[in-house]
Amino acid sequence: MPELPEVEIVKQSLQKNIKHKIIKKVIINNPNLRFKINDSFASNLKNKKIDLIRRLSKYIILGLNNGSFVILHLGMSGTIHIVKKGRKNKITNSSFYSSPLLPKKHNHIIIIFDKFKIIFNDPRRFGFLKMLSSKRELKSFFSNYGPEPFDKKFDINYLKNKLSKKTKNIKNYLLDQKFVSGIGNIYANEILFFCKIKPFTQSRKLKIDQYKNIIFYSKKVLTHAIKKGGSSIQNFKNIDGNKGLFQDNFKVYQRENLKCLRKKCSGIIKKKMVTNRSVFYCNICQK
DNA sequence: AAGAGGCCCTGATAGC
DNA sequence: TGCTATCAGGGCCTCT
Repeated sequence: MPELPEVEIVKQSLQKNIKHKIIKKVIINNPNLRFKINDSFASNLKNKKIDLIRRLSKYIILGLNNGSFVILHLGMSGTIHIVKKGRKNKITNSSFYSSPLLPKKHNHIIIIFDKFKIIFNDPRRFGFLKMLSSKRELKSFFSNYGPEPFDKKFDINYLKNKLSKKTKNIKNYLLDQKFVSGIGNIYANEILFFCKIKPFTQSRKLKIDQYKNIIFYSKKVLTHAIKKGGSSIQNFKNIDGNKGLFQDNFKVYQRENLKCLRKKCSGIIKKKMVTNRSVFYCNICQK
């Protein structure tokens, strides 16, 4: 599910709902995520106030009032659900909370606040939560990550320095979080369509104009996706259970064998597997 | 040292 | 209906 736009949407909902709230209790239903959650995770969170919520790359960062941080990654299939206390006349003793949207399986972590709880659900378990005890640890965790597409640092010189001698194809670079952080498979494909660049192109063969396009369309595609509430493939939903709409704007992703949507282009969208990832591109206008 | 590939895990879907 | 195979939006580790 989650690339930068989807994580941004989740972050925005969290900001609305849990900022300045105090964690009453944490229940570890199933500690097996990408990294095993230990019991101290729950006790460390208890009674802490959430002072800060931000997003960096595909991570959500929660800043706590004792100076520590929780970082959260949704992996491939992670979702966060908010379950509000039902109206009084609906509450029964045994089901204090209820929500028809809540999945029954794979609810790994439950964080309980005064008037609601949030649930981290992740069938494929590629996601994780991790406690970092200081700003220094936080900084060190992200030290290997490249700039986001929106970052001023992501400019022509940066691309030139990183790419001009590399044989690796440009699509794999867009997926490489050390090069640019926040882009995943969907948006890498979409961005290269707008740039009219074939995904297999060796990075060293790109021209300055193509650098410019990569910078411009990376921002543009991601901004547009955020405005549309992210993309909902299979199961992405924001924490209130609503779907994003950007999938309706896909130009190449999941459009195998369909006509190219560029005006006056007679191309057909092709799909290939590269490094175990599907690549979608127009066989005519992407060169 | 860069780059390709395998792998962690479950679920949805397609094909027989 | 039920089996098996294939594919998923990520990222780390290992091997060449």
